[in-house]
Amino acid sequence: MISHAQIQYIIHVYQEKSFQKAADKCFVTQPTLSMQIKKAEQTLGYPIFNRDTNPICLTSFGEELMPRLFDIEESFQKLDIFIQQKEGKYQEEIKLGIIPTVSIYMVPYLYKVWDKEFPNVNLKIVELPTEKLLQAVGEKKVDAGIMAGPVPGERFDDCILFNEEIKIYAPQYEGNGVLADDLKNMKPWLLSKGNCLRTQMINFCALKQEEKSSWDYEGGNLELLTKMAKLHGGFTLLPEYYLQMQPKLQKTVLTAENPAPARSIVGFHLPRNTKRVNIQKIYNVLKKGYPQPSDKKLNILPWK
Amino acid sequence: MISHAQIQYIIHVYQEKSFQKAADKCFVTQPTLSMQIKKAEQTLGYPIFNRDTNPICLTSFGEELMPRLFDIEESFQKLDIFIQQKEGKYQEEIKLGIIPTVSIYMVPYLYKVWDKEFPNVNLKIVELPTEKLLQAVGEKKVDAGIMAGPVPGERFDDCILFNEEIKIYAPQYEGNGVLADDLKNMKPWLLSKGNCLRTQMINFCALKQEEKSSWDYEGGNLELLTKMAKLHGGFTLLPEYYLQMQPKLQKTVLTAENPAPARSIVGFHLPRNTKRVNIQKIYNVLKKGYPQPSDKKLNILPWK
DNA sequence: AATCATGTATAAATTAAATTTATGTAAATA
DNA sequence: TATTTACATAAATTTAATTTATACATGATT
Repeated sequence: MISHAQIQYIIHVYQEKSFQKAADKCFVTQPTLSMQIKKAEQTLGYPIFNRDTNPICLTSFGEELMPRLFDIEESFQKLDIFIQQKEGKYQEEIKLGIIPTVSIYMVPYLYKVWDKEFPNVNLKIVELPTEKLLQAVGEKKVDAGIMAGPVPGERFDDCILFNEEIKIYAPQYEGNGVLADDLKNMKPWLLSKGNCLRTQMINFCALKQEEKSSWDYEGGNLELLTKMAKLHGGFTLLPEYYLQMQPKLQKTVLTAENPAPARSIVGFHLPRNTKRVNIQKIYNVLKKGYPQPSDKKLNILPWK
Repeated sequence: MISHAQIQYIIHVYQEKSFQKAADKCFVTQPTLSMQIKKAEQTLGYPIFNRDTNPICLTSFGEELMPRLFDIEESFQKLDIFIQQKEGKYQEEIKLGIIPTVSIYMVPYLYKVWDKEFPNVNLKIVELPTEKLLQAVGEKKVDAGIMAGPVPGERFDDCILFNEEIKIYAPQYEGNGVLADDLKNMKPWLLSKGNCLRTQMINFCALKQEEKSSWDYEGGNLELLTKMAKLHGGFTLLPEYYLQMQPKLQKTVLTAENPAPARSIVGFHLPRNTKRVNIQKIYNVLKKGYPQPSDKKLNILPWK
């Protein structure tokens, strides 16, 4: 039978998609992984990884194998937690992946309420764009993810946390208009690709204007976009709760109504995640923290 | 973390209640177990076994630990089965413990129908008296047990397979009587202690006679008892289905009616046993093999 | 009480396994 | 073609597991 060490090596290579990076995570050298995984493959009778691709990937046997290895690893982890609990020094650690345009306002909120709500849970937050976040949750690199819905596929348990409007920020705009058809004549500042809010911007703006040729400059974060709009005119789209934490910006916000453009923020995790009790509690805290008006008509934009 | 080998050593010591016997089962020497288990105890931080008792027993920490070790072991076994299935050489092996007074007639029946009903399952049968059988199932030495009900406690899943009458075998008795009050004057041949049918015999006979002093000779199996009754007079009690397979004996059988003394034969296993699908199938085959008249009044005698 | 049998622990020697350092090789990139 | 990147292989080293031999404790036997 293969050893527990070999199982951990395989899991790390699967997660890192690289022998070298996995070796670092395991605190061993790369040849150790090469040899031990080769040995495991011999013991099991089939190759686990396909080394011919770049990055490395699982063979079809490997695909079948992984859940069984995770199963073993999980039972070891449960033993470990049991021992830690005995010693009274167990603190559950939850790794949460959040898309950047949400984390920018959600992290401060979580920080504020965390100790009161979860005195015995350690939180680690990673900022990841949607595609990478989906992958990270699938590969158990993080325990749960928070992104703009809908969550694709069937492999995750998910849960809508709240909907938030996407507001139009146009600092140099002179009108007082609620519904802003003048948008057509203004320059839109877009997030760089990889951000789902960019897609939602494009989806929304496409309704208002066609001259995509003018979208020639892209910012990596909302901060930058607001600055550009402020200095050089034009407009950008900002999520409701990001605006809420920066009252200065609110004066120059236009809103599109009936329906207002919006996105739904969802939490998701692998169905058998052992930390799901606390994960669910986090969802509930967020639901409470971002309550819904519920009567407003929203146009929920897909992220893809 | 403790190693898989250490876990297997601990499980074997738990099951054998002896380092020496466990060492044999593990194909290593006794010092290997002493050292590896000591090491495991150091790693975990608490002693697992109490060596001061005879036989050895678990500490309270050990009691808490075992289910977690079984959990790990089970996940390894699932991987093993997966690999064997890949190779097409997986035959599930079910170890069945049966009490002697049932196995004497049930084993031939199982043998007869096995290949037709379970072409892909290997059956191993062990004959065990009730108390040892309960222990063996609890310690996973066998997958399922078949005994006379009721199954004590709450830790097992159980299922009544059938009820069977306990018939009175009195070869030298001259009457033709159905209800035999003459029993009082006859010598009862009892099974030796440890057999649950012995208890049931005593329970039943106690109603008919009090002179326990005369029960001075005990046989280890039904074969012997019938022989003694045949040669030296007196009577013994025989289970219905044992009689059924020995037609010669049936002529000299008396029956007590309304209610007829009987015992219920039950199957039981640990709730999470991974082979429970096939175990359930075995139960069903036995239910079919020993169908119930269902209209007869029975006096189900407890085994204890 | 001395002896023996049974059962686990310990020590030293041996064997086996995992790991590292150093080097090789193949594919992709410049 | 040279260079980089990434995994494989070989030999040496370190670490871990196992065995043999023996000690120690306990309960039974004479």
